[in-house]
Amino acid sequence: MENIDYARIFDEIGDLLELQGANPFRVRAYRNASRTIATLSQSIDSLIMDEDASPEDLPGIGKDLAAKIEELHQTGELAFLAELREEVPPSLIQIMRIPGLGPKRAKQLWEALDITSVDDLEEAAKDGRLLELPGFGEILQGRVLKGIEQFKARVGRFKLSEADRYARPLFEYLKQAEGVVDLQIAGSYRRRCETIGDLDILATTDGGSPIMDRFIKSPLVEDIIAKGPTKSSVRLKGGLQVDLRLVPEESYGAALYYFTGSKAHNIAVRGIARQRGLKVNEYGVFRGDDLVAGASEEEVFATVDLPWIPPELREDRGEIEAARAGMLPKLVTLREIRGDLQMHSNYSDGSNTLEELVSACRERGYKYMAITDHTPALAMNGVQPSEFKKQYKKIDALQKRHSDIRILKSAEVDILEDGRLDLDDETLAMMDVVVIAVHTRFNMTRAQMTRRITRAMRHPRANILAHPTGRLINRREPYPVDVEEIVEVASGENILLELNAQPHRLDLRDIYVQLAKQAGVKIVISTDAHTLAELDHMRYGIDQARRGWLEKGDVANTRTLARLLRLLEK
DNA sequence: GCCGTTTTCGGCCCGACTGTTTTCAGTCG
Repeated sequence: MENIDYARIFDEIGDLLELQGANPFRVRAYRNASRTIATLSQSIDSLIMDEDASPEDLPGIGKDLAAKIEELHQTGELAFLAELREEVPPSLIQIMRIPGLGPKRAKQLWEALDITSVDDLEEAAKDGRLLELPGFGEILQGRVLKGIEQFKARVGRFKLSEADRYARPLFEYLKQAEGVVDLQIAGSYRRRCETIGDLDILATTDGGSPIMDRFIKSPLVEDIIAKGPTKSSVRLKGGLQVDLRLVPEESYGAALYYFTGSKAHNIAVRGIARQRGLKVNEYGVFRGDDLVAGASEEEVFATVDLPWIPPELREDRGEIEAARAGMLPKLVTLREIRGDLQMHSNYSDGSNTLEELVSACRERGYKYMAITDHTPALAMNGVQPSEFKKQYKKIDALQKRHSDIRILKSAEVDILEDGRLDLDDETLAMMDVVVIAVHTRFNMTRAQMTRRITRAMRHPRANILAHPTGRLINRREPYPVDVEEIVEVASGENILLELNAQPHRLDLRDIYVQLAKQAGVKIVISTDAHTLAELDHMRYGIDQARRGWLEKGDVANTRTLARLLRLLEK
């Protein structure tokens, strides 16, 4: 079983218990465990096999949950979950996801009207039967119908790059409101998560500002969900929900901190505060009724003796302990990037000529770049060996004209089904750097896929493994592969792992980036650009790298050309 | 169900907004 399978099961148990009206803290225990497992870089299975370790060592997992993990590991099933499913229809979980409905109302709908599916619910709402229930009125019934519509459209979470398309213009529009003092987007957007559920915008004003009105009247707004004096919520055209909150200046730092999250991080810090007799909320840090901090985030952290922690790290994945020990990483920045090691020209499926790519990279101040066109196995757009020879001659000619940037000869060599590379050794030998990647035949077992990739990594010419898990955010799950073993082989064979900066890939994901770092494996952040504009995706790669705790030294393409080439030597 | 530099029991983060209600439960983040 994969970690995500354990996590889903614990999540489902949490949902079902909540529907039963169980102790909310018990519900939370399951959800915490789910999250811990889902964001663990080591696999639960290997933890169980390891004699010196046990799931019980994980935070939030005690005897009971460890036993359930063991049972799942042994049998692939869990008796407790089966019982719960008998007691509560699991399909109620979907109903609980409809905005406006939670566990209590879902249970009420089931018990009073025998509603167990979203389809049942839609029928009942259309017939006006929800009105029979205490606590339900016309408005709520309408909201449920609308929620069902959205549920069926399945917008899901927005990729960070998609959220940017709305966030930036909205931010500029709000900034122009009269009397605005501070304005900032908090939440997962500020933490630079790969996907965003909604946008949380915070503002302080000098009183009487019309910003709230301006907000709900924005031309981007489709629906107004709620409007109050300090908080309003809207849904934008395109589906993204945005909350705007007005906070007093003396609370701005506390509010920014609070709404940046993550929830897990906040809860952990609040726990520390509680031990010191402090209460932390979005208005500040309080001792009794006395405000002791709140104007800035630094102040808030200082009350619990912590330095300011970069938002990208605030996931309760060790950043609090690191901060306490003075061991926070000095996170890599975009300016430290010296080159881009994956891009496609019009030799394969890119839109641009070599000349255009070279001049675009020079404009960005890069000192090196690698042209990495596809190889023949990609029938649609692969480049034949004879064509690579021609391309490399052309690169030689271009190189003579540009002494300020090194154009590295390369290719994104396909890893064939059996783990061989899709080019002969003679062609590979002409390259300065060899990027390898899986593009087809995802339908393998975990063991097969791992063997396939690690075999390719052991090829003496291989340098960089591109998009190691093959996932496409919101579109395609990663293929099953043992990332721990990939990292181990990368370490042994001196292979660099790519963090693909395409906003829909961001592969490796943050926890695996961190795993690679811990193993001493260097990461390459590459845009995999197919157009000139996509060269600017580098910043999304940097975001993800920072979420994976990477420092300048962990990222291969922050090095000078000479040092990079030395790093690639076998 | 987890957890413990006051604890192995009794806590567990906390407030805004909504809708349907005459004082608040449910939802949400």
